[in-house]
Amino acid sequence: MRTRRVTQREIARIAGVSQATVSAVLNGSTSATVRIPPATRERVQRALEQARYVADPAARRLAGLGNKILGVFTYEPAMSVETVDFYGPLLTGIEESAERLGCDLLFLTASPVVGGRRRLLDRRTRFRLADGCLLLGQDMDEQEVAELVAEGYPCVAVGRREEPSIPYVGVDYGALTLELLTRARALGHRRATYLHADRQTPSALDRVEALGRATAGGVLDVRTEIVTDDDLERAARDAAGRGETLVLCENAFTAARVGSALVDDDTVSVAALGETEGHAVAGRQVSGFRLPRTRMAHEALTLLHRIIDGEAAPAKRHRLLPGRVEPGETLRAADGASR
Amino acid sequence: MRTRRVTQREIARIAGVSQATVSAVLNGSTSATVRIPPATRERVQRALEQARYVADPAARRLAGLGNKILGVFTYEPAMSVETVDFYGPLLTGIEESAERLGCDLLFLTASPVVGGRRRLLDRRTRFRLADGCLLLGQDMDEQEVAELVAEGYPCVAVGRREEPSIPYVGVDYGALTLELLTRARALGHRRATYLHADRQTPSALDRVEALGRATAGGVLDVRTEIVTDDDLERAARDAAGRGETLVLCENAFTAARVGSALVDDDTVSVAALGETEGHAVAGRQVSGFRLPRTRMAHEALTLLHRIIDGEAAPAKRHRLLPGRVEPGETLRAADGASR
DNA sequence: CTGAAAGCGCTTACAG
DNA sequence: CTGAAAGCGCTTACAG
Repeated sequence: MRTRRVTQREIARIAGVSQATVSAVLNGSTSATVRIPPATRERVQRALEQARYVADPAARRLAGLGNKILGVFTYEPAMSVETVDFYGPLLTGIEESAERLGCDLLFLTASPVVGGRRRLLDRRTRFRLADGCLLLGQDMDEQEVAELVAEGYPCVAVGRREEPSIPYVGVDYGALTLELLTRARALGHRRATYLHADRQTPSALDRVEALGRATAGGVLDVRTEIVTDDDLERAARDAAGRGETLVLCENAFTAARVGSALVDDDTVSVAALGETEGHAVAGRQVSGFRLPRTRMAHEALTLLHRIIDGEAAPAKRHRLLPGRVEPGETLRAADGASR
Repeated sequence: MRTRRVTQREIARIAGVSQATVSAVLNGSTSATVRIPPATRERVQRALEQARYVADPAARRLAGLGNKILGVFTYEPAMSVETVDFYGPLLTGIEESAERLGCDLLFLTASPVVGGRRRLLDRRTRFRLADGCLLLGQDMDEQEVAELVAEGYPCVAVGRREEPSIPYVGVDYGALTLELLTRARALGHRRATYLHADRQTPSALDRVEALGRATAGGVLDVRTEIVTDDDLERAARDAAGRGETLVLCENAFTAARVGSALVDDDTVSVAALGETEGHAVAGRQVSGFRLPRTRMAHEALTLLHRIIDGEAAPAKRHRLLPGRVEPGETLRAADGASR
C-alpha cells in the first residue's frame, strides 16, 4: 500500500537547504518576500530532477491548494453499452477540455446507488478531492446540489436546472421544439399528439411548455398524453385513429417504437423531441434534434474551471446552447407524400 | 477554493467526545483495545448523520490509507472521436468493474504530452493519488513503468508487455493469428503478404512471430513487408502481381484501405490481424479478430485491485485472454469463389 | 534571503 | 474505555 516516495524533505537534504525552500522553489515563490538566489534555486532544481520528485497531491490538497482535478458525477453509468451512445460525445468533449485545461478527471463511479440513482452526498463520496464537479444525468436531486453550491463547492450541471443557484450548460429544447413544429406545419400538419412519460425534469418541462406555446400561438394543435412504456403503441394508434397526422415522442427510442408500430400507415409522421443520431425505422432516419453534446461538455468544463478560479460572474453561470433540427425521414408531408 | 467543511473535530464537539474517538467509530475500531460502548458510539453516529460528515480523502490518503481510487493512464486520448471506437468497450468494462469494486476512477488526462505521448513520470502527474493505476495504449515506455513497479506502486497494463515485472492482461494475438491462417489455408490460400508498420510493440511482435511459425510449419507461406502509410496500396498491388492470394494487414483501417484498392480484383483476399468490428469494404465486413475488450478491462481492474490488496501472487500477474476469429467477408476462397 | 513552526484532516500507537 | 500526541507531505505566514 504505502509506496516509498521522494519528499521535499529528501530534496532539501540533497540540496542542503530547508524543506520550506524547496517548496518555495516549486511554487515560484508566492510570498513576495521570498526571493531565492539563482544559485540555490538551481541546486534545488537539480536535486528535483535527479530524484524525480513528484508532489503528493493529497498533501497539496490538504494544505489548501487546488489539485487540478475535476470530478465527474454521473447519476447513471456513462460508459455502459446502453448509455455510451448518448454519453460518448459528452465524454469526448470532457476529455478534450480536461486535457486543454491541464486537469485530471475523477469519475465518481464508487458512489453507492440508492433508490436507482447515485447519491452525491454520501459519506463515501470522494468528490471533495476534486476542485469542482461536473454533474451529468437527468435524474438529479437539485436540493442536494444546491446545498453543495451553498457551501461554496464549485459545480456545473450538464442540462438546465430549475434551482437558480445551480450553474448549468444545457440545450435550448424550447427553441428546438418550436422549430420542429414550424417545420411540421410547413409540411401540412395541423394536429399532433405528444406522448411522454410523467417526468418532471427541466428539459421535459421545456418541451411541454414549448408545445403549449405552439398550440396557443396557432402553430400546431398539440395534445399531450402521459403514457407508460406498455401503452406507447396503443396511444400512437389512437392518435392516428383520431385523424392526427403527427406523433411526437420524448426520445429516439420511443419514436422508433412508435414508428415501427405505424410503419405501414403512411399518413402518420413521427418525430422525437430529442437526439436521434443513429436511430432509424425501417432504414429511415428518425426526425428530431441534433444536440451539440461535445460542445456542451466543453462549455461546461470551461465554466467549471472559471468558477473554480473565481472568475465566473454569477450572471454568466447559466447557459443554453442552440441545437439543430434533424429533418430526418420519419416526418413527412401530412398528405403522405414523400416530402 | 476552500470550502467550509464538517470535520471530525466538529463531530467530536457535538458528540462530546475526542476527535480520536470519532475516528475510531468511523473505522470500526481497528485497534483491538478500542472498544467503544454502544451509547457513545450511537451518539457519535447521530452527530455524523446530522452534520452529514464526509471524510476528506486527501487527509485519509496522507494518513496512509487507501482511497479506493484507481488511476487510468492512457498514452493517447481514449475518448476522442477517433479512438472511442476502440477504447469504448474498454471504458465500459472499466466503469462496470470500478462500480462493482466500489472504486472511483482518476483519468490522468492532465499529464503533459511530450514527444507524442503522455509522460507518466512527470512532476505534474498525479497518479499517486490513486491506490494503483491501469495503463492503456500501445506506445508505452516499459522502463518507466518498471521503475514504478519496483517502487511498489501497483500497476496493470492492458496489453502484453515484454518487461517481466509489469503485470498485464492482454490478448493472445499469436493464437488468433495462427487460427486465421489455418482458416485461410482451408480456403485454398498458400501464399500471403503481411503489410505492417515498423513498430516494436509486444502485440506487433506476437503477430510477426506467429506468422513465422506458420510459415515454418507449412501452414501458409507468409512474406512480411514493412510499409509506410503512403506505400500501402502500391505494396498490396505488388503482392497481387506476384500471385499472392491474401494480403494481411496490421489493423482494420489499413485492411479497409487495401480492400478498397483491390476491390475489383476478386482473386485477392484481405484480412486484418486485429479488431475489425464496424469496418467494412464495399459493404463487406472485414475479416479479422474479435477481441474481448470489455472482459480485458474487467480482468485488468480486478487484477489491479488484487495487487493493491496484496493478494495477487506474482505468478498470476500475467494473463493472455483468448479472442475469436471474425470470418468476415473479405477473406474468401483463394480461387475467387464467393466462399 | 532562508529556516522554524503551525496547520490542513485524518489514523494510529500510546498513555491514562 | 477514551484522550493527548505524533506524523503523513505539503503551504504559508512569520521570524531571524
